[in-house]
Amino acid sequence: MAKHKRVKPRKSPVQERSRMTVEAILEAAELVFAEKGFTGGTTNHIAERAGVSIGSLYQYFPNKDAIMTGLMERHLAHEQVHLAEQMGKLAGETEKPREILRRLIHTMVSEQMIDPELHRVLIEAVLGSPAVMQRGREILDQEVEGLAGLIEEQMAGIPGIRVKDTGRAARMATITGFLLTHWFVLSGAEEIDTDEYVDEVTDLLARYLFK
Amino acid sequence: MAKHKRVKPRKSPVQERSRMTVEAILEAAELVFAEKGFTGGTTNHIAERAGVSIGSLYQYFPNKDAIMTGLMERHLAHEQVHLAEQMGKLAGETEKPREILRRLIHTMVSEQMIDPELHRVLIEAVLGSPAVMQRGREILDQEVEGLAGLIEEQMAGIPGIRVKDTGRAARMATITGFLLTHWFVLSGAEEIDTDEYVDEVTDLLARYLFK
Amino acid sequence: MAKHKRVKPRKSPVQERSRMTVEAILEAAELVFAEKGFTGGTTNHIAERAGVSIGSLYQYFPNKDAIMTGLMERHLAHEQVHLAEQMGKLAGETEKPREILRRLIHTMVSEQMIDPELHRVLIEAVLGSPAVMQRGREILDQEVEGLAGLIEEQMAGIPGIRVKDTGRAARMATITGFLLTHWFVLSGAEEIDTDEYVDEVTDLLARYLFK
Amino acid sequence: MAKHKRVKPRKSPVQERSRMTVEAILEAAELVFAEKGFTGGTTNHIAERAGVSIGSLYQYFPNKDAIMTGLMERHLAHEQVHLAEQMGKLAGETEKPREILRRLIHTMVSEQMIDPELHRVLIEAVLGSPAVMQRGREILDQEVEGLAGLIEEQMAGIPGIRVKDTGRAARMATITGFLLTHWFVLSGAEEIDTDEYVDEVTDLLARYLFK
DNA sequence: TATGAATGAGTTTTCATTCAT
DNA sequence: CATGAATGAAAACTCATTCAT
Repeated sequence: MAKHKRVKPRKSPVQERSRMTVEAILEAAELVFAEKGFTGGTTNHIAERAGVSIGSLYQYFPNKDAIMTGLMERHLAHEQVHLAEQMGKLAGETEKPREILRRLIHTMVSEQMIDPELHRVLIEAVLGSPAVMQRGREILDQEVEGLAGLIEEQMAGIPGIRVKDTGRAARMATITGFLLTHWFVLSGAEEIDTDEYVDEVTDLLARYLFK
Repeated sequence: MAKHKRVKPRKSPVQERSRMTVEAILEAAELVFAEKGFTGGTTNHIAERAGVSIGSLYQYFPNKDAIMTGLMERHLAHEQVHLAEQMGKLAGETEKPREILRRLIHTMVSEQMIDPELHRVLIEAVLGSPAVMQRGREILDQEVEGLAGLIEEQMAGIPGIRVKDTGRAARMATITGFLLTHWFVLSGAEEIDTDEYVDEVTDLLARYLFK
Repeated sequence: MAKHKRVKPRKSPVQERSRMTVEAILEAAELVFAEKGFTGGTTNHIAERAGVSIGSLYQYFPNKDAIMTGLMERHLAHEQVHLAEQMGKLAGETEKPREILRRLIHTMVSEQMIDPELHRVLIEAVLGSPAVMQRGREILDQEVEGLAGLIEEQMAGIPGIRVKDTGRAARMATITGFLLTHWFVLSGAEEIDTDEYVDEVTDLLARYLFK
Repeated sequence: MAKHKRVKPRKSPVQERSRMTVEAILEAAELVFAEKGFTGGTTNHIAERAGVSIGSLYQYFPNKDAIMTGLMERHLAHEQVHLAEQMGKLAGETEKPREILRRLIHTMVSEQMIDPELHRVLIEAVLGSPAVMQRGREILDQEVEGLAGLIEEQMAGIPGIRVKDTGRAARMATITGFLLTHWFVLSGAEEIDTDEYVDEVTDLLARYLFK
């Protein structure tokens, strides 16, 4: 009782443990969904894989959809950190817009290729459940907005650019890049060469965006 | 040789009566899937909607996946008829390639908008079942090949065209158009104006393909 | 119209065809049941294998059980022919009873080994369906009676035989031989040598029957 | 490595509550199978009879076959206790081997007559399902080994015994006793007198085993 | 808060059998 | 008689979710 009151409230052990449980569940969900698909992956399986009782799982997630959206949320957080980094790097950049665009696309592809299954499953879930679709749209919109911002900035530097509505074009390009990347990755990347693919997409988008 | 489900029809109808049954099942499946999604739609529900016993359904389709692929097959058949018509019309055409491209995109969008739900469900099924994905890829490849052929023909007429590999570019463009159209339609078309959208995509693809 | 009436009524083509159909069905049933078991074998499968429509199958057999009993009936008929032959041979025989017993057992085993699966399935069916069991018992009783008769005859020739009720002992021995043979054959005969087995059973029964 | 069904219990009960559930399911299965046969008895029916939800049943048994093997396992456990008792009693016994043999046979028959239907169904299941047959064989082998041991011991005490391979003979005798007992019990015991039957089997086996 | 036993509506799927043609 | 399309009761089995402990 003689001790000072704590000023910075440390996370109570209880809260800390909770966080770890949630993390474990999401980690397990990622594995299970990637392996069995969204429909095929069961909550019991996820709980087991997470080393957590099924009861605990439902303590943290009200239902299966919520696990999926949790996964998407987490994904978004990662992406946003990533985006911030990119923006930082791009700030002091003197490369040509086309080169920067290429780099962005390359990053997109690389990231997707880390876990193609996750993305497959993500889309499956979004299309299969209205609730997931709802949240998925919001999250995706944020991602697109961020990337489109980056692109628009690049467009700003181009003199005599021919596109009128740069905002719209940037979003259009982002979505196109996003869709083609998913397509490429889900097609089973083995067949085609990644660099070649990135070149082609860069070509497509650069011609559209810059002169 | 993965452990895919069989998706080939179990028995081909020989009598007239049974051809009608198969047709009724597919018709009902389209409705049910559109309404409840692929995962959400049940074979019993489909049978009921088709006014057919569940036993009859399984007489012709070994499982749900097979019904879905049946639907895709049928879709492909329609598309191919459509494509043939388009080719016929284009034969005696004097319009500029860009205009023709625009028309193709417009047609794509119009067709998709007839039944957007079907396409949502189609992708859901493809991503959710390896067996459906397998067959789906084959079918899609055929569609893409057909359309790409049309586009390549248009490219042929352009003097001093700058693209080296016209075949590849045509396929790339087709896929891009395809993906964007799906995206547009599934985004809930209400918000954006169709013509505006078609213009934008035309712009994107024309710059990529011609000059 | 000028021809003589036929005296010996030839089997009409219709009846002849029927007989062939029945035969084909039984043949197919034997294969299907042996492969899939009684429960596992389906009437549709049998019909298909017999090259006959399912409707025709039900023209000749009122239900699945009837097919099985048909099979048993046919089996009995074969056995009875066989038995008659054996009796004929034994008539002018001077071998010792023990040798004759041995030969009988050997024959039993050989016959069972022709199609062990059939017998497995036969017992499965008998135990699984009261109707089949009913008919099965009757048929088996006839077989046992026949064999037991043969054995009793052998006993008759033994002077100073120690068994009082030769009829009962003969039946007991027949059943024992019958059960052990089934056991042996179903155990997967590969492991044990047939001759050795026959010797052992002969030993067992001979000591019981003859002094 | 054939494509047998799994028959091992899915999950072993850890709490007391669940042990009771498993027990209830097995108890119910015994009744249901005895009444309707193995093929005829359904898992839903068993669950209902056990006062347990169908879900609970499948929590502990992956399929019907596993329930059957569970029953066999339990049966074996009982038998082994029984056998141990018998061995204890026999230890300080001065009766003649033949009398002891008679007692063993009598016990066998008595036990089988407690629930003849169970045994009918057991054989039906074994013959109908490869997976059950597999496990059934193992279990039966253990039972036979135990009983044969008892018999061999008795043979050891006989001076000038004429059988060379006592182990084999003991096993042969056990199987014979086992088969005949099943036959007797399943034949519908009403017709024949039990004691008379036991005498006859004793006769048969004693002559084979001892002198 | 954790556990894991229990739930049961709901799926897919089968198959003996009927019956219109 | 033959055909084969159609039936539908019923079986096995799953899995998201609840709740007593």
